[in-house]
Parts: sequence; C-alpha cells; structure tokens
Amino acid sequence: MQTEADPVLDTPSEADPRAYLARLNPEQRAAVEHGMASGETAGPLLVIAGAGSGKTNVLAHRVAHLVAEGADPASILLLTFSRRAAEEMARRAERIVRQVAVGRPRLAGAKLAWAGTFHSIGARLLRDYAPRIGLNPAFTIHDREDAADLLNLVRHELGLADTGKRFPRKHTCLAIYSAAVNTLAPLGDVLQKRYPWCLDFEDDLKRLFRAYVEAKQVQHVLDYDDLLLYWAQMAQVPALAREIGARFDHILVDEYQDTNALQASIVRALKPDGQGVTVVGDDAQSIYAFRGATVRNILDFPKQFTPPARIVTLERNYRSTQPILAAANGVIGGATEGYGKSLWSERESAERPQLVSVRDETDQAAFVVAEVLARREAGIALKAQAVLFRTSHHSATLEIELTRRNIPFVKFGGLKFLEAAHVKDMLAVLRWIENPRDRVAGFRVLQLMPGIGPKTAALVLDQVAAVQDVVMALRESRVPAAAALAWQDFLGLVEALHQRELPWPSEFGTIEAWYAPHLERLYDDAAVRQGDITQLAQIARTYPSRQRFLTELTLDPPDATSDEAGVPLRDEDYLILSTIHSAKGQEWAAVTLLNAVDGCIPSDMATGSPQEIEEERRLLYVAMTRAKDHLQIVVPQRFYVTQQTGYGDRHVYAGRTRFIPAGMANLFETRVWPEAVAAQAAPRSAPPPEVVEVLSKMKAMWS
DNA sequence: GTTCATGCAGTTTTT
DNA sequence: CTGCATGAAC
Repeated sequence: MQTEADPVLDTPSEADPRAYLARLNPEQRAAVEHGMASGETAGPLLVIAGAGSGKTNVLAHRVAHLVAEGADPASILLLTFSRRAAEEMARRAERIVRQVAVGRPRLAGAKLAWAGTFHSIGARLLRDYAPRIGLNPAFTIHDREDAADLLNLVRHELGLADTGKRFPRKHTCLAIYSAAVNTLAPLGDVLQKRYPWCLDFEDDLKRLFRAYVEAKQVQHVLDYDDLLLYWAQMAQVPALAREIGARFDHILVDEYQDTNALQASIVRALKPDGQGVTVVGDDAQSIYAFRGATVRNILDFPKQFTPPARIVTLERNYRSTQPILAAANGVIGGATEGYGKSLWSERESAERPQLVSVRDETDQAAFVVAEVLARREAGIALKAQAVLFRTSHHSATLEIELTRRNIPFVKFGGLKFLEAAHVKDMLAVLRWIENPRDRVAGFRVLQLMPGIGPKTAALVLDQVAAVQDVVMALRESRVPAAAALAWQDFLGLVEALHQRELPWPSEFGTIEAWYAPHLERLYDDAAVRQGDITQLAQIARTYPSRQRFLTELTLDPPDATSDEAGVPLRDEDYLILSTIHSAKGQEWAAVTLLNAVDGCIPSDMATGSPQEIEEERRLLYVAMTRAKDHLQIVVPQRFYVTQQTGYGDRHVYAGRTRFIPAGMANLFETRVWPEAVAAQAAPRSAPPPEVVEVLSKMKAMWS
C-alpha cells in the first residue's frame, strides 16, 4: 500500500531542532506555523489542500510543531477519516517530534493519545462520560447490519411488516434514519429530497424510528450514528461542552470536506470561538454526500467566525506529472462552485494520460492484465499499481481474469470480512456475553442451536431482559425437547464466560470450540469458513480486552478482501483493486480506471440531481489524481446484459463519460485496444473464445 | 414451533 | 445472484 510521500523519512536528522520547517514550501509553512508567533493566539484555520499537495505532511508537521512549542500531546484532538489515516498521521508527527527531542525529555516519548475517527473518539468519550448522561458504559456498538436487523425486529413488533403495502426494506429504513440524523434535517425533508418513493410511509417511519431509539436504549446499544449523535447532544449541555472542550487545546480535522452537519456541530460546540481549531480538506474531493457529508461545511467554515478563519491554499502538487494534472484540472474545471484553485507540478513528462477504447468488459480485463504485466516487466511493482472503479462489482470480470492468470491482488471496498455469516455468529456470541441485553446478538446466537427458531429465541430473550442474573435466567428458560442437548452445552459455555474463568483472549478459543459443531452443521463449506474464524482469532489476540476488540473491530473493520486464500503476506507483491471511495488519500505510480462510461461514472444511480452529478465528477477527479506517473482510463464500448443464458449477445452501447467531452480529447492520448482487431471491425455475437495454452503444456509434460 | 421449498423483488459509494 | 416473505411438511 502506498501513501502520500513522506519527506521526513528521507531526511537525516539535522542539528537545527527546527530544521523540519525548512523542508516545507512557503504555504505549507504558513499553515504549520499559523497562530504560533509569540503573543499570537491560534484562531481558526482552514487549509485548502489540493490533491497530492502534501496535506498529510502539513497536518503532521503542525501537530509536531505544536508539541515542540509546548503543547501537551494529550490535549491535541486529531480527527481523521479512517483509522489508517490517524495512525499514519500520529506516526509521522511522533517521528518529527523525536527529531526535535534531543535534550528535551518531555518530548521524547510524546504520544498522540487522541487521534482517530469521529466515531472511535466518540466511542471513547462516551464510555468516559456515560454515567453523566445516563448511559451504560458497557454499551455495545451495532454495525450497519446489526442496526438494520434491530430495525427489522422492531418493525415486526410494530406490525409494520404486514400492512399489505410494500414497506421499505430494512436497509432503506436505516439509510433514511441515518440521513435524517446526520444532516440534522426533519424526516419529511429527507424523504422529499432523497426517498420520494417512501413519502407515503412518513408516519409509520416516525413510529418505527421512535421505537428503534427506545429499543437501543433499553438494550444498551449504540449504532454508528449514535456515536456522533450522543456526542453532539453531550456537547449541547454547556457544562459538559466546557469540560470536554477544555480537555483539548487544539482540534485538528482532516478531510473536512467529507464531514457532515452533525460532525461540524460537534467541533463548533467544543470550540465556539474557533480558537485552536484547524480544518484541512479539499472541496474538489468531496465524495461522501450520500453519507450526509456536505461540502457546505468547508465552504462556509471561514465565515462562521468573527473575524473569519484564515485560509491557506496549497496548490503545488508533489505527486503527479503535469499532463496528468492538466487532465484532472480539465475534469474539475467544469464544476460550478468551489474554492478556485489549479494544481501545478514541476514534474514534467511527455506522457499524456491515455483514453483507451476496448470492445467490452472481457477485453477491458485482458487489456488491464496485459498492461499491468508489461509495467511490472518495466520495473513497476504490482503494489505500485492500482485499478480503480466506481462500484465494487465493476471489477468482477477482472478478478476472474487475474485469478485465472495467477496474478495476486487485494481488493479494497465492497464485501466485508465481517459480513460473512459465520464471522457474525462468533462476534454475536462475544457481544451477547459483553452485553446480555443486546437483542440482535442474542437472537442470532440462540438460533444457531438446532430446534431453536425465532419464537423460542424471543421468549428466552424476554426472560433474560427482565432480570439481573443472566445465567440464572437462562438456566430457568424452557426450550423445546429437540434443543435440549445443545442447550446444556450452551449453558456450560455461558456459565464459564460469565464467571470470567478465562481471560481474554483465551475465551475466544472456548467459544470457537463450542461453535465448531454448529458451523459444521449449518454450512456446506465449513472448512473454508473455519479458516476465517482462525483468522478472526488471530486478530482477537492483538487486542487487550473483549470490549476493545469488539469496539475497534466494529468501527474499523479489516477492509481488504482477496480470494479465499486470504490476504497475501506482507512481503508478497500484489495488485491493488479498489473502489474510488476506498482509494482516497492514497497514490500509486500507475492507475487504471475501469468503465469510464456514462452509467458507471456518473453511476446511473446518481443522476437524479445536479448535485449528485457534480459529486460523480469529483469522484472521477479523485480517481485521476491518485496517479503519479501513468494514468489510463478505459472505455468499454458495450456491456453484455447480465442474466442471460449461455452465449446470448444482448448488450447495450455506452458512451464515454460526460466528464471527458470531445473538447477535452487533446489532454489525452487516445488508443484503441487491441489494435489489430480494430482494423477488421468485424462485429461478433459472442465474447471471444478463450485461448487455451496447449503448446506450452505439451512442452511442460517433458520438462 | 421449526425447517425447508418456492417465488418475487431489488441492485452504489462507507464510518 | 441474494434476501425476504410465505406456506407446507415435519
């Protein structure tokens, strides 16, 4: 995995303790030193950091500089978009501080205690302050699937499932709920704007959400949105806001363009005058509106304060060649609103980005494989190459081809390890032990046993919910005769776990042993799944406690999947496949973008409003600006319609993405692949027959 | 009450 | 292709 360039690593430690500042360009240095001249106070600061402009580096330097100049590292709150970004930032800042620390023991062991995502910091603060706001500090956290399951349970209890009309599905309900919470908008507005087909259900949805909130509270469960919402509510209480605000002298927020109204309100509540607040972002890279993020946060940030926040703009790009930037600037140039800026680079190159026409997705996959291998021959490791796409399934054909050709790859985005049923089973057991009121977890665990279905499970859970002593309640529960044997086994497990006979992580093994026969019975491919559980056990061992394991795994799940072989070893070379969203903040020597056609980018799911289309434009911009030296944009001419039998040839023709109109063609080198076939231009009715490697096999027989 | 077979509908991006 | 609801058989 490549991340943004890290000049710190390349520079030997110097004699001058502030030599690190000399490595920065004037704008970067202004951002790093803002508000730190003697007698000055650090007012609010907005850093508009174009793609590849050394944003991570500037933030890390600013944190380091703060510490070097006397700030307490424990009083610095660093909010990032992913935990990976937080770790990277902390690592760099601590490294710079160590360089300065010679003869200053206070600095030597400086650790950034409060660096993380909004959600993980929220979880930590809420555990701290839980007693003060009537929350149980042992709350468990529901991921999206769990939250949807709970909504579903509540929906059935309210009888909304059988109204005759088709009620929105559980994931849709959750999406609506989440949108309302994160944008701080009334339900009616959300429905009107984003879910007009659900308008008829407004009253039912309100009822559902009220019951959902109540259920979460009774069960001591928080969902993702609650981590922000409760934090924000806490910050609305003046005394608590002062107390929490005072813990942090400095608040720095990365990727500010992708924060939502709720997150902005938290920062504002903690630091109403903006003192000590630094936000960094790039409005041109705002790609999370679907999650409630609003580019208004960054556009309106300066004028929230009097006097307004200072703005520093970083336009010098250290990543890409000038021709790549020219093309990216061209794409974003069509945007309607934003902080005007134009990236420039001193990295000259004669190579323009390529626009490659291929016949269909099969040819696209073949093209990518050929080019990737050619570049590897030329000395560019697979890890330094990435294939990006708008939606997870766009890479399906390519994945098959890569597997067939034995080319290792890791895919980011899309299906998650934690969504596999057997992994969820194991986690549900742990969560239910941690929090016996967690009904979704209990419901799942109980139904693992043969003879126990929804009715019995619900009855048992009712009994457990009513009392303090869970083990006792379970022992007294009656289960059908068919389940008797499994039930005794289960009681043994629960008793052992509740008495904390086994310290973490050895209790994981106990649960694994209990689960093994159920796994065997429930799934045909138990062996493969057992492998995942072993992997989960490995992960479990790296956490100090069950609670930390559950919390951090939920908030920061492993995000890469490859094929069944599991994630390749660290020292192996592998190609990167990633959704554009998951590629944020990263860079590669060579980037190939798939399916650059209307319908894919912009996704035909997202052409409803001009704002949505603009977000798709920025998505293309983000993809293009990940490339350092080589950029290829592939345009398949037609797509075969899926779900037809055999060699059916129903297909649709697609046009090149509207964000690269004909007028921009001079910014690219246009190519057709494969070249020879283009000359014949013979239309075909079926995908090309696969060429079987017979010749080499013949030879191999005798070697 | 549980489990299994059948049919129908939906289908992006993620903390 | 998958998830979800429904109804029949255990």
